[in-house]
Amino acid sequence: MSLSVFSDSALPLAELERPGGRSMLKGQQTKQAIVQAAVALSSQVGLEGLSIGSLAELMHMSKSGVFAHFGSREELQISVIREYFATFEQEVFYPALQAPKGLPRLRALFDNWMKRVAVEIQSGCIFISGAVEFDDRPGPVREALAHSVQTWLQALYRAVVLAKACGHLSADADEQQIAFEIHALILALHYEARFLNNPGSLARANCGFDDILARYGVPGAPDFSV
Amino acid sequence: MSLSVFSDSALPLAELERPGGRSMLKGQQTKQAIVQAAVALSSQVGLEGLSIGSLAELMHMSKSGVFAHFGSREELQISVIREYFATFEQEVFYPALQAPKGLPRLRALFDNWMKRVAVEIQSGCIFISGAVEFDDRPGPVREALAHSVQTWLQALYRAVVLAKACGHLSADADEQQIAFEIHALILALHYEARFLNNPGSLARANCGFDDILARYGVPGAPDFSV
DNA sequence: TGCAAAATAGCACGGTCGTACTATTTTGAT
DNA sequence: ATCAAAATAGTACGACCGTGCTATTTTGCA
Repeated sequence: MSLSVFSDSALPLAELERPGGRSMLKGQQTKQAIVQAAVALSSQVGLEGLSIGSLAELMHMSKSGVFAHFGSREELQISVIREYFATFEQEVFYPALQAPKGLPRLRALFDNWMKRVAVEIQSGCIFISGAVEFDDRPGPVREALAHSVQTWLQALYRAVVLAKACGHLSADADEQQIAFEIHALILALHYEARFLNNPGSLARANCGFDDILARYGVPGAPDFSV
Repeated sequence: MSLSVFSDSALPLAELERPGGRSMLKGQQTKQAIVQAAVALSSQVGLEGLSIGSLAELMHMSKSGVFAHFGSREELQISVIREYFATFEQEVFYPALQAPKGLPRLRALFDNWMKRVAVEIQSGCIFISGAVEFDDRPGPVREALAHSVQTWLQALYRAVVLAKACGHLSADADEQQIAFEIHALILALHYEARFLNNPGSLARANCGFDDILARYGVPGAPDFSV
């Protein structure tokens, strides 16, 4: 866990339950609840479709009660992005660090990612919908989103580099190309499964990943084919 | 040109300039102009971001003047999808039919697609943004969009099947898998180039395609490596 | 138990949206 | 040139949006 690419968390766990006493004001708790509801809501309707009115209704609060926690819709959207990133971190990245360096960790990273996307086929993915919504809309929201995505893709890239450095991938493997193709598989899975309802997309993404390892993996490497 | 997968066109050319006389009423001409402007506009802001007011302003018309041509916003969106599909057809699909069957045609299909996406990195792609906007919003717009996309992906799939039937791809090649991976490359290119501004994405998509052909292509096939 | 401060609610404003209805202009065949 | 029809403009309505302002309630420490 020495390579801590992930820096920012929407809510440091230490603050949520201070050891031995409650430090979090009630306002912070409900803010946290609002953000979580906002994540769920904007997973379906997108960050642009997220409105304070509908969020307030979902929370059984008044519009201004919700609004006061953020001061602006943009700040709400940024909070959503941070929260989404944090759970992504918890579900996908950190668990994979327990796998041995190299190819096993890379595979764990991909498997965890796939597990998450399999859920997001129903709920939607903010990193994908947000990219489409903000791809030519400059501003702090776009920046927060791009920063989160870049951080994650960097982590993926570093896992590939590490696998090659461990000798689990052939010496002529292009790490950027491999990371690009893994990302591509996830995007196609999301597109074809969520929008087109194509069954078998999940299997094809898995198959594509195995094929990448078969192409670039060296025969003696651990976890060559699970 | 016997395999005519593409059926519907937003505007039959025969109607635009009837041989020997003008048959198109002026209303139809401006409607066509409105739709083209709407395509350009919604490429940037998405089908959901497309509003009749902004479109009217762009056309130097009144809101109701624009509205009257479609009767509803949904009908406008569907017209946009049809028009977008028609130009896609003209730019990507039909020109590729002039290449010889099999691997050359498949490569032409991909190259034309890439050429288009290279432009869409600036302007945006309705098939991608629309998929995100309507992936859990049932209705006629979603249906029109999904139908267009499916038609195009079917055409791509058939090109792969044809290439294999011609003996240009190895007998154990999975056509669905190949089509899936090609689609994946395009999606990743669009994501990383348009949203993340990653240079080199275009080269990586091309590289990925060449790699697919290198994996599944048989050595003696024509156009094995351009 | 009080009391300041924090949290939430209520209300209003200006803006944009889609769309219905009516009036006006423009078209194109006779 | 005439005249019905087509095309476009004008106006208005209700709904929802973000957000500023001012009450009101709730919290949590003294």
